[in-house]
Amino acid sequence: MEWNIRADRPVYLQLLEQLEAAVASGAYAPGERLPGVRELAAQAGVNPNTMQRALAELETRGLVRTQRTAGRTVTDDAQAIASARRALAMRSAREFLAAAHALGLTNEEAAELLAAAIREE
Amino acid sequence: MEWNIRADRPVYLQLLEQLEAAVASGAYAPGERLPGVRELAAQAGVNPNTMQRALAELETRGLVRTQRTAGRTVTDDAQAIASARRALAMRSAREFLAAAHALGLTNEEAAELLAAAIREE
DNA sequence: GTCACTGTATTAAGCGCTTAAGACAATAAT
DNA sequence: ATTATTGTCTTAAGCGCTTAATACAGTGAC
Repeated sequence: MEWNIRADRPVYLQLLEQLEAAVASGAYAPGERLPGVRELAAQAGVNPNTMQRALAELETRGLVRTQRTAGRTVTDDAQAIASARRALAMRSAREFLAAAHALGLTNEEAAELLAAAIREE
Repeated sequence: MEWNIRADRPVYLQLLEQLEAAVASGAYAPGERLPGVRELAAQAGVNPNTMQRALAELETRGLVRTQRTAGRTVTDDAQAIASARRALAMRSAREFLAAAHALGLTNEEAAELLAAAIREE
């Protein structure tokens, strides 16, 4: 999986968000075993403690479960994953809308702006 | 102006962003005098030093200018403001699109999601 | 000329995040 | 049975952000 860490926010929060997205999108399939803490930390280029913190938080979201010595696996609950996916997507949409409003854009202008962003890809 | 500060990101960055949006949207009009550092800090509920830091950064964006002892005023350059508004709006759109993609959504699904968010307002 | 207000600078302290290095118990693999 | 791997925990250090409390020079109003 690809990691993208910036310096302007706590690293463990960014790791958490990206892990959430990876599970919610199915990049890590339901029931699939996750790489270990040390392996994930090496991938992301962060300290294992920081990744451990992100994974511990992820667990409170109910998206993964831990078997003490056998690693972590993505939950089997496809319903929970789908629900998380919807919630995360909706939050992003609302954040975009709020940013657009703060800039004085109307809903129509926000929609058109998104269309423009898609066109420019 | 309304301030919205959360605990999960550096305060001065949030202040900077909200000041940028206020100027870009015209909430503070071109040429208008801004409240003083202490006043703005009181409004936002932060330390004057933190607000000062945000304002100093804002200045590097070219949206305000400082007259040492006569306070700060929004730039007269309407072009620069319009340009900043476009750039900020576009960035938000791109961020939303990236988040949607990370969740496995297509462009069409992202657009529909935004429409749903607008409907739910 | 005095006074209040402006942006700016300084020092100190506290806190959270991150890294580093290492240790432990439980378990799977051999 | 031994070995390697698992998640977890601990201690220490460093760094940036934030607050607090002042202080200063320049300027406009009176």
